[in-house]
Amino acid sequence: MEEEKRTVRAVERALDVLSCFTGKSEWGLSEIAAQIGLHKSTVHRLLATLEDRGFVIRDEATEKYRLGLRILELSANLSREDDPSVVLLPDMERLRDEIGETVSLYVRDRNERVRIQAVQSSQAIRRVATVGVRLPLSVGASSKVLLAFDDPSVRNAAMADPSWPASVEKDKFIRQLDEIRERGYATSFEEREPGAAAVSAPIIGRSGKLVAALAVSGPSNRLTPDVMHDHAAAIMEAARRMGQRLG
Amino acid sequence: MEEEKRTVRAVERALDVLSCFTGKSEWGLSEIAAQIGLHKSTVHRLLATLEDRGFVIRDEATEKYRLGLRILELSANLSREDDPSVVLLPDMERLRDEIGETVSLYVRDRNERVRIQAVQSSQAIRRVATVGVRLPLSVGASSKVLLAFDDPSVRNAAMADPSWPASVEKDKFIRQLDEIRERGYATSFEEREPGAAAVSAPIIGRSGKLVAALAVSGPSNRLTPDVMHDHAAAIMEAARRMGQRLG
DNA sequence: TACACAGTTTCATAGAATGAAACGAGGGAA
DNA sequence: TTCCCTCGTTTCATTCTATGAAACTGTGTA
Repeated sequence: MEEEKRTVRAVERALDVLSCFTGKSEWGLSEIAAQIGLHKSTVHRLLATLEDRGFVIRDEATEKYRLGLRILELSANLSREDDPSVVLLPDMERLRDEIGETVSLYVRDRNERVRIQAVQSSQAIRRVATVGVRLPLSVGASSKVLLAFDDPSVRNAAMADPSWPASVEKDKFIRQLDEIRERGYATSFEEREPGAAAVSAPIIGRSGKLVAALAVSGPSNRLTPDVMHDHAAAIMEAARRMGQRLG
Repeated sequence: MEEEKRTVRAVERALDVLSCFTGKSEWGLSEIAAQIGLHKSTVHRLLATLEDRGFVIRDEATEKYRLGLRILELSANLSREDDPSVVLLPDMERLRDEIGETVSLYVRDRNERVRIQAVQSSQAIRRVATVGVRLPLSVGASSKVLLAFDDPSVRNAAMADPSWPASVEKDKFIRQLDEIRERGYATSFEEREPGAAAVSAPIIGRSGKLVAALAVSGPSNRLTPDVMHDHAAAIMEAARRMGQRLG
């Protein structure tokens, strides 16, 4: 209980204001105040500061706030030359062309996963994958890969998180992860999203540590369980090669 | 002098810390403190807050700080469906294929310009253009377009900015902008960067207001003044069509 | 062993961030 | 028109919070 905070409250609040802009791109001042539970005048000052530094701007037409271009500038400096999302892009495109479905790359960020790269299927009916989205670690093929092939402490922390859904029974889930680690890949069928399915395999770097999860996803009527198992070998092999490519 | 500040100091400082990560992606704590002119312990607290919210992370190997994936998440929500950088991408690719050089899209952000979209030339020797970079409004073809075709108050503000270089004489520059407005396009030859040249034309929306500058750039031995003038008509026409496409 | 340097923690104090309240400015509705 | 209702802005007294000096830890190096 005595969790000594070494953080700055005003900054925390400002970052919470910024984080509002994930999911909804246009916010009014009072709307944000209600969302975070702060007083209007506080939010007003925070937004003024964020605007001054170019992190948010006001849409001239609607008078509402949206993200500023400083975010774009920062995101340009997010990845280095040796970043998986850059290095592995050609391999992902090759796999997409081979299988014909959308290919994504996920990494774990605390108790969530983030899609750091995606190449879209060119098929008419396809899964559209946005780079940058955050998804829970409790469901989905690549979630299970990210938990199965990392240190056990990682999955323990994830399952201890308050966001962990009670519907996912922990002991059963752990057994599932054990199977996946043996088999070398994970699948999901209409698990997180109705009508969608995915196969995922671990990308393990030269040091032997898990780096990311490679996932192939598509509509569940094309990616039936049988089809997914047919693709599994190719996906695992691609993931293995990608791991070797990393420093 | 009595400029009443309506901003929050702690937040300003935190955002300045974040802004350090444009240009250099790895920083140590003391390094940042020296850069911004703050005490170590202050920066320590700010970084702890930024890290807590996922805006920065510590590189496990180097123990230094780098940007966190929350920035990626925010940048995913930066653009809407009607965003020029999304809507105009196909047109930009078409122009790139027609001319064979890198095509960029710039917008003005206060007294700077930002490259919000780019499609690369496939030629071996080419200009590589990073999306998100900030450049001065005082030099370069698209700078001149952004100032020539916007409200005169914009160019006045830009020239009054302390960052405006003394080497660019103001009255001469204004005359140059007048010529560009008549001609309909601007060029630059080894102006900002040695060995590089560019042609730029304004993208004007249906409302008649300047939205962005379209630029074609490449090595100055390929994009000679003559070649650039030959391309000008096609670029202006492409920009005109792109303007019509916007809401 | 001593030194230098990066990061962490503590703590008294100043002053900065806060939020209640009042204010101004549209925008509908009647 | 007039009357709300809501949104954003500004003010200001109060207190709690951010601050920075200093001490401390740890790691690498001369």
